[in-house]
Amino acid sequence: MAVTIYDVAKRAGVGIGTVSRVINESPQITAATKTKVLKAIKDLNYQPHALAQGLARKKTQMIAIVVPFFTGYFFNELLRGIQQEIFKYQYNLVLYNIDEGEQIDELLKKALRERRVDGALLISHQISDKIANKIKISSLPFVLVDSYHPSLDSIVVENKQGAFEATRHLIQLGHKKIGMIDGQLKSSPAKIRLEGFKQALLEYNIPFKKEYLVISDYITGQHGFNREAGYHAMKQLLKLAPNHPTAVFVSSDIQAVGAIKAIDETGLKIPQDIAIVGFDDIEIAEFLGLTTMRQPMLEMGKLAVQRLISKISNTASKDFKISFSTKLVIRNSCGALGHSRM
Amino acid sequence: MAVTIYDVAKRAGVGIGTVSRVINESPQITAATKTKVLKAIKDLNYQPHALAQGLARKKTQMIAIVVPFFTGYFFNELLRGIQQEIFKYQYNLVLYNIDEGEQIDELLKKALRERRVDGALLISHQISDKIANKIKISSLPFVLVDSYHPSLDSIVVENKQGAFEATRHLIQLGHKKIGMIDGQLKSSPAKIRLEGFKQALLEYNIPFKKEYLVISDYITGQHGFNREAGYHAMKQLLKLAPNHPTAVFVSSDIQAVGAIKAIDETGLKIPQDIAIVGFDDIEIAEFLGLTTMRQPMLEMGKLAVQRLISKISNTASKDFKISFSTKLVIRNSCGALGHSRM
DNA sequence: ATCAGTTTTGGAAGCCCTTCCATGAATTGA
DNA sequence: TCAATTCATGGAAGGGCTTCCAAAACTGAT
Repeated sequence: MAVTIYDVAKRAGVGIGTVSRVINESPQITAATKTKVLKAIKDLNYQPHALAQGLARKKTQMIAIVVPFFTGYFFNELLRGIQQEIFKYQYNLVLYNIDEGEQIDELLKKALRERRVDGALLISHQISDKIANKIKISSLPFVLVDSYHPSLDSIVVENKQGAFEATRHLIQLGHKKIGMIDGQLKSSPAKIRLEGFKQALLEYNIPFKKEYLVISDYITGQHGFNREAGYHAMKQLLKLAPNHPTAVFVSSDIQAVGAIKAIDETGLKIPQDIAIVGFDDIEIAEFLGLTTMRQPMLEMGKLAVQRLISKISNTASKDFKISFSTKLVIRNSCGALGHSRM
Repeated sequence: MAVTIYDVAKRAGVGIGTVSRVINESPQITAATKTKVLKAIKDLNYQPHALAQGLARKKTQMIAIVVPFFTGYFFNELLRGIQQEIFKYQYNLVLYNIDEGEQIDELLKKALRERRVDGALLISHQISDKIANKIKISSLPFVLVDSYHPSLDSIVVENKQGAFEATRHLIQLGHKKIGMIDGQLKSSPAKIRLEGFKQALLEYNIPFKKEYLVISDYITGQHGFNREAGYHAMKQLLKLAPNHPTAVFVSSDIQAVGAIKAIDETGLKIPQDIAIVGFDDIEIAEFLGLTTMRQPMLEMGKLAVQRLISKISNTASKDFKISFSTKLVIRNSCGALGHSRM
């Protein structure tokens, strides 16, 4: 049987309350008793039982991160930020993988009403009003990351503005036939980036052509944000030849990777024949010379943790909507640098 | 205050023991009472408190996954397998990020002696005898994935054989000047792949040249398994020109991505001037036409979870050493297919 | 030495479950 | 019909902690 607080108390010749106070660094403890207790703890190699502590304190020191898919490169970077920050606060991270918005319901029940975690970060999830309401009612600390709902804390990237700028960049390079490859619209960023795309066209008086928009969904599970989906989406655009777009805004770099391959295969040149702008600035974007919109993912992760923890400890300010802006990283794929090396 | 088992008992007009039995699907319960209790549970929207259950049952339904770094593409795929499997068993996954082997010590203390989790998966960690011993003593269920220790359960990939075959492939293509770019040797796969590399040279009577081995460590935190590190390592090899290797075995695809870039920049051609074989078969390997050793990561993840859970429930067989074999995926970068398209 | 005030300490109660044991009801057989 | 079983049920005990309250141990001034 493991050693408990009673064993420590007995060994140190004090009461359990005193031991507890030492553990929790209560100020009202004599230096002498503190030393005694500390020694006993070390002698017995005692470690408090997290569950028992959690039960008594009504705090688990755990937070949930709920992600729609794992393959995302976006998610990787975000996770790194979250992990770095969470470590500082001595919290533990529980990972949940949820694809459909409705499953959040189930999660609320399981992980949260079970009180397994003190709060949760919801990543890249489109939140319906119904779900938002349930979250509110649950009165559990929540922070949305990379998605938005008016009644919940959210940290987002300016997807609309980013998509707008990416598209505008292509327009300013002289393109008139501009396509877009997007992810499934149930993914919130996919939906919003489409809006930005459309707005740029509108503002520059370029008619939106339905056949120039391809929602990529070749395989399921990642909302179309993957390489194959991008590849097949681009194939579809290329079928429109000779009337295919001369420029394409792709809603994620990983899709762009597939799209580039598709273009490559038909013998067309990037950017001469087709210019590409992606979104995310994932690691290989630089390698590929892919022009893209960079998202400050690491920072978002850190901020999300800070906010969540301040909510958990009730020191949170009332409202919280943070919007990170994106930054256009110009490389070769858009043609702005001339036609070098692609 | 949340609703407890007492509230349910009162409402259903039964004792708490009965409610508990219903929750845990004990057989000895009348259909009638079961219905009553179930109704009360639904009426009150009752959800058992995970911590209280855990305390009473001495089981947390949580398992830890301990990874040395997050950026790894390898890890992504593995995580997917783990997640899929864990979901079936109704476990929750707690994520720990640990870089140095010695930190495992601390982890053992924190997460495990705190009994926050029922067991742990240790990913890609070099385990010293000392640590292995501590793990044994802790008597907590552990499974090593992608690393090996004689006294612990391990699931590995045949790194040595894989590296051997990758190198042999290059030898059989006629190369004599063969280099290797490896990760930090404190990473277990890095160390073992080096052995396989050396053995292949030995077997084919090619002397091992120290300057042809570069341990990549440009930035820390991922044991050299990243793009920049690969880039710089290759730069170093290229400095040996005109006596640079004509073929390089790179210990991970992501490093190979960097290496390819470095080669590209000097105007050399792959595979004509330098042939490359990687390791992992990450998503973009296909895109890049990178010849590589494929690892069955998803399967490893699933198997690891199965094994861990059977250990937790004491149904585990005595010993467990599984070795997955790798598979050479031939693409353009090695030159075996001729000199197309690179 | 005494008293009031202050600080430190011990331990019961409470957090919410599971499980075991005892109880009483139902069932069986003669 | 009654004793002997069997079986569902209630609830105390136990799991290991925190916290509150009361008691004990101080403090220093008289």
